[in-house]
Amino acid sequence: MLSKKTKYGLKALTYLAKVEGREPVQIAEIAKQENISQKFLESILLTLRRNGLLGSKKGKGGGYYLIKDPEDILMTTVMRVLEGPIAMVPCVSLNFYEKCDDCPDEVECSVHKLMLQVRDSALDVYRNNTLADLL
Amino acid sequence: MLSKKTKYGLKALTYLAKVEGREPVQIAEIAKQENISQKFLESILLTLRRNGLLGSKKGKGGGYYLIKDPEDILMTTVMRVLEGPIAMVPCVSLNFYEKCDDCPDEVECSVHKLMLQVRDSALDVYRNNTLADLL
DNA sequence: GAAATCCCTACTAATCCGATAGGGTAATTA
DNA sequence: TAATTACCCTATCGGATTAGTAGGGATTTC
Repeated sequence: MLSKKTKYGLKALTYLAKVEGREPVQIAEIAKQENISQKFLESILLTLRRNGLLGSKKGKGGGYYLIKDPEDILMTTVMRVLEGPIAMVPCVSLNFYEKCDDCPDEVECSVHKLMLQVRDSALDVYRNNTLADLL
Repeated sequence: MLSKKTKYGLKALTYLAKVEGREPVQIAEIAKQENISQKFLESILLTLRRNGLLGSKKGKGGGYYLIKDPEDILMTTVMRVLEGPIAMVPCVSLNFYEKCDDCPDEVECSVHKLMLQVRDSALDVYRNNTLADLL
C-alpha cells in the first residue's frame, strides 16, 4: 500500500506545480484545497524541503514553492524520498540493499527472481514520469 | 514491502513444485528446509489450500501438494491470495476497487495517474510468470 | 486405536502509520 | 523595533497490522 504520506506529498507537489509563477504557497492553502490534515502535511513538506525538492520562505507572504521545473522532478526521486525503497524486498533494492538472513542462495531464490522483475518494471515507470507528466 | 507471509508462501510453492511426482510433503519438512517458523507456515499453507492452490492429505504419510502443474499457476493468482491487492491504492485496483474519500476527480488526480501505470506494469510481470518460470 | 498430520482459534509483542498538540524560531512589514 | 505571520521541530498517542506463539481439536491412515 502507498502511504498517505506519499499520496499527500504527491498531491502537494502537483498543486505547487500548477501555481502561476513560483509564488510561495502557504501550508494552510494546500491542506484545505487537497483535504489534508494541516499538521501532517506540514511534516511532509518539511521532508520534501530537506531533500531538495521544495524551497520555503518564512514570514508574511511566505510558504513553500517548487525549487525546480516540474519537467526536472523525476518520480524516482519523489518516491524514494517519500515512500522509501522502490523494491518490495531489500535483497533486490538498488539503494537500500540488504541480504536476506534466511535464503542461502540469492540466485536460486524464486522470490528474488520475481521481485527483481517487479522492481525493474516499477523503476521503468518512475523513470519515465516527471511531475510535469502528471499534470 | 512484501510481507513474510507472501515470501514464505512463494518459497513453499517453489519447494513443492520441485518435488518428484506429486507426493504430499509435510509442513515440518518445508519449514525446516526453508527456515520458516512451522506454525506460521502452517497458516499460510492453509490459506493456499482454501484458495485452491494446494491440496492436502491427512494422517500418516500426509502433507501438502500442488494441485496443478507449475506452468498453470500464475503469479497474479498467488500474489492476490497471499498479498492481497496488486494496486498500491484502492482507486486503481481491479479486484478491490474503492473510491478515495478525498479526491473529487479521479481523472485529474496525479496519484491516480501514476499508480495506474505502476499497477499495469506489475500486472504485466505477474501475468508473464508462472510458478514454473521461477524454478 | 494409536500415531501422525492437518485444522482451527485465540492471543501477544512489536512495529508502523496517521494524526494531534504545543511551542519555538525566523522573517517580513508597519 | 515590535507585532504578526508562517515555517520549524519534538513529543505523544490510538489504532491497525504483522509475525509469531500456544494449545488443543479433528481426521485419516496404518
